[in-house]
Amino acid sequence: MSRPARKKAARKSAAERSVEIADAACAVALEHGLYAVTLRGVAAQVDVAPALVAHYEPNMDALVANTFGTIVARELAEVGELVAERESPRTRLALLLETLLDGSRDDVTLIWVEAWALGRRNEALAERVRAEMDDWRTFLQAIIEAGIASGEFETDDAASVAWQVLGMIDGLNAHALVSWEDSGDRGTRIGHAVEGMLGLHRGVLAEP
Amino acid sequence: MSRPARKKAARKSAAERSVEIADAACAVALEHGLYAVTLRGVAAQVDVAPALVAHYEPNMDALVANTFGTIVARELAEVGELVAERESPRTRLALLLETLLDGSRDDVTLIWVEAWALGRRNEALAERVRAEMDDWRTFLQAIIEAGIASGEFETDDAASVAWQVLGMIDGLNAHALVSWEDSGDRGTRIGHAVEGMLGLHRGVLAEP
DNA sequence: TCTACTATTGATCACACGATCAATAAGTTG
DNA sequence: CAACTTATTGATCGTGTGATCAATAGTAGA
Repeated sequence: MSRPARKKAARKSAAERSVEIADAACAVALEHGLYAVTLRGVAAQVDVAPALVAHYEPNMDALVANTFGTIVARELAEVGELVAERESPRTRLALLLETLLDGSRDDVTLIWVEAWALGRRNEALAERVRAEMDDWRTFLQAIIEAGIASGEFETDDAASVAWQVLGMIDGLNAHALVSWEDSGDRGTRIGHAVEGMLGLHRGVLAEP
Repeated sequence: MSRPARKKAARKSAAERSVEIADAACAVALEHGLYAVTLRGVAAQVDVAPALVAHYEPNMDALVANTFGTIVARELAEVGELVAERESPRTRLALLLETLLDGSRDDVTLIWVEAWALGRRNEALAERVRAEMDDWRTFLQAIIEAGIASGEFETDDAASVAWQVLGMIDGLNAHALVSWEDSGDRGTRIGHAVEGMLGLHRGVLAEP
């Protein structure tokens, strides 16, 4: 599978190699987690000398932080695009919960969990984590406020509700990361929880 | 603060030293996280040679797993004792949410988050994590089932609700671990979420 | 074609990790 | 007091980490 003996790396432009390394870091992170994003790990992914990775990155903390940010921002963009197709805030929220809790993004969940832990040693990462969490909160808050404006939702603090819904999602996904056995039915009852926070009648969120 | 030069360690019985090392591992974990539970880290805490820690533990994976288990089981015992004072399942549940979300146990939250991440490399830890999560679920499930029996709660799957409530709690706490700014109001609206899952009227959970 | 530039590398350093082992010294027992 | 047991240690090994630097080789421009 792997090539234990690497002969030579094709010479590429700095810009090209730079994005190649960033992409490789993302690939390594999604495959083996943020902890595997090391000088040697990324270098092996690109099939290049470890020193080259160090040459293109100021330090590994920065690469890890940027890798986290890239992966998470991409996820937000994807989910945002997906959800935008729905008409009402209610159906958008329902689709958001469904797609984030169906287990199809467990690799990104691992990234989140590791980032929370790693953020205590990597200040650049911690800052990035806070920024991305805020982007997610803003995104969800907009949906909720639209629902308030249309009279579908009822709450006096959309920001706080958005914050808590995201916490619930991440917590459920993190749990599923470890004990995969009960992971099948996550997302079924969270609808009721969100309905409770938004003053909706029971089961409304699941209706088409 | 620290003693850079250690002269000699008082000779103690094997049993005594063994618990001393286990306690030190817990102290290190609560102070600096599970990642700081290393041969040298624990040895420094006990003020003893690193080799002695290795002498008393089969390997570090086991010590980390046991340290996690000890801390989390102790937390469950404490919370269980606290909550048992309340009369009804509803007030027990309300107190449970309050005490787990008031930020007084952030050190344990860090342990949980790190355990989820570390569990992918440490199989003994992963097993312990699943066991402790199951203990928590069983504990909360008993409260919910008592509420169903008394007619206060309404749900057709207490185990699943217990699972999801714990997920919500852990997720909110994990978020607070990173962006402490908004951590003040966590726990205020989660009541509404739980009310939604248990068929309660809005605000009932917060009533005395 | 010759030269200047620069992408790439091998070698190496300092550090922290887990782990092992022979040697030592503090108790304990006879 | 001697012999034995064992808690404790220093030294050491192998591995993995981030980081630096002089040397090399491929490329583009004069």
